[in-house]
Amino acid sequence: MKPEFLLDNQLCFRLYTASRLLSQAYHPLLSAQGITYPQYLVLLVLWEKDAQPVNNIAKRLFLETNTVTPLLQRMEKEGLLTREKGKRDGRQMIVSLTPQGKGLQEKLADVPSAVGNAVLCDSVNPETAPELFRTLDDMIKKLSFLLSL
Amino acid sequence: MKPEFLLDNQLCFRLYTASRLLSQAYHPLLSAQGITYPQYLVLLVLWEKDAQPVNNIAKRLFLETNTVTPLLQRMEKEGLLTREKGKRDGRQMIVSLTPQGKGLQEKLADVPSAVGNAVLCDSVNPETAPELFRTLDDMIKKLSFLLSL
DNA sequence: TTTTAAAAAATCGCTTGCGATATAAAAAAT
DNA sequence: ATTTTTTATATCGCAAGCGATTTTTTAAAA
Repeated sequence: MKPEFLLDNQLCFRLYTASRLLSQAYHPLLSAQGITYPQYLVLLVLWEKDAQPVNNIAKRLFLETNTVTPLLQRMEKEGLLTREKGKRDGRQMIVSLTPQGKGLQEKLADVPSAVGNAVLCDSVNPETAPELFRTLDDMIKKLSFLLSL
Repeated sequence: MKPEFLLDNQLCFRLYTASRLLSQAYHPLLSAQGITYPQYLVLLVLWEKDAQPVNNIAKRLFLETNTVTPLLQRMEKEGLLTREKGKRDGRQMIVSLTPQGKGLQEKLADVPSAVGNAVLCDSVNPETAPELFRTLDDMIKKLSFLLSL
């Protein structure tokens, strides 16, 4: 067996697993407010800057519009945001938070620290996080270039 | 805006993005052989040790049987593996590779190195990988305990 | 032995992720 | 001004992923 074929030598499998498990750690906190993790990401984007076109949101999350559009449609149906045709550019759909969507920020105030505590361990802590962030950012940058995103 | 709410301060978002983009880098190589990334993971598990019950495969991949069962059923339909009731324990389904499933190992021989090159950058290289592996493993261990998997 | 509890798979329903394609509007080219 | 190209969204189809539940079989308890 070639060592590169061993599951335990695979970077991608580790990222895939870490990502999934960390999302699962978010689950009880988010579902208590009726949202999912990807929906939480959309909220983070819109809390930073409201009233953005679909494309901006998609680019910020490194997702395609065919993923984001249905996601936004579901959130609209839940009353978290509105989508209206752009006035300057009729092709765009401008996504804006409703008061309810904005209000979730307070209700989710404890989520970051709660999840932060969930991953705290020898290798991941406030001391080592910057290094890990740089590594992942570097990788994401390389890949997004390679995939021409 | 609380800094923990900034997308750029989120570990989970980085992992989520890195994982997705790296999977996308696998895509052309795997789809050329008619398989997906999760199916590739199943093959890795079975190449290491053939004829395993569903539960073993699921545990090895940190997935639930409700994800793995349909995945295996699709792979069975593609002729990559067989599923047969366990003789010792009638509850188990023993999953075994077909010659075609085994044969894919040669056809996918270049995948690990190709993907490896795709992520090579200042922060991710043979020098720094062990450190990154330890960090992710530590995190996965902590999370799988926390989620009682 | 009979009942009860635990374990292994599978099924159901829903959201996400994404390749491929379609539609509509704006921008560029002729 | 008309045609062509590009851009922004949306739609479609299918494979995951996962919470919740169900079915089947084994193991444990009474």
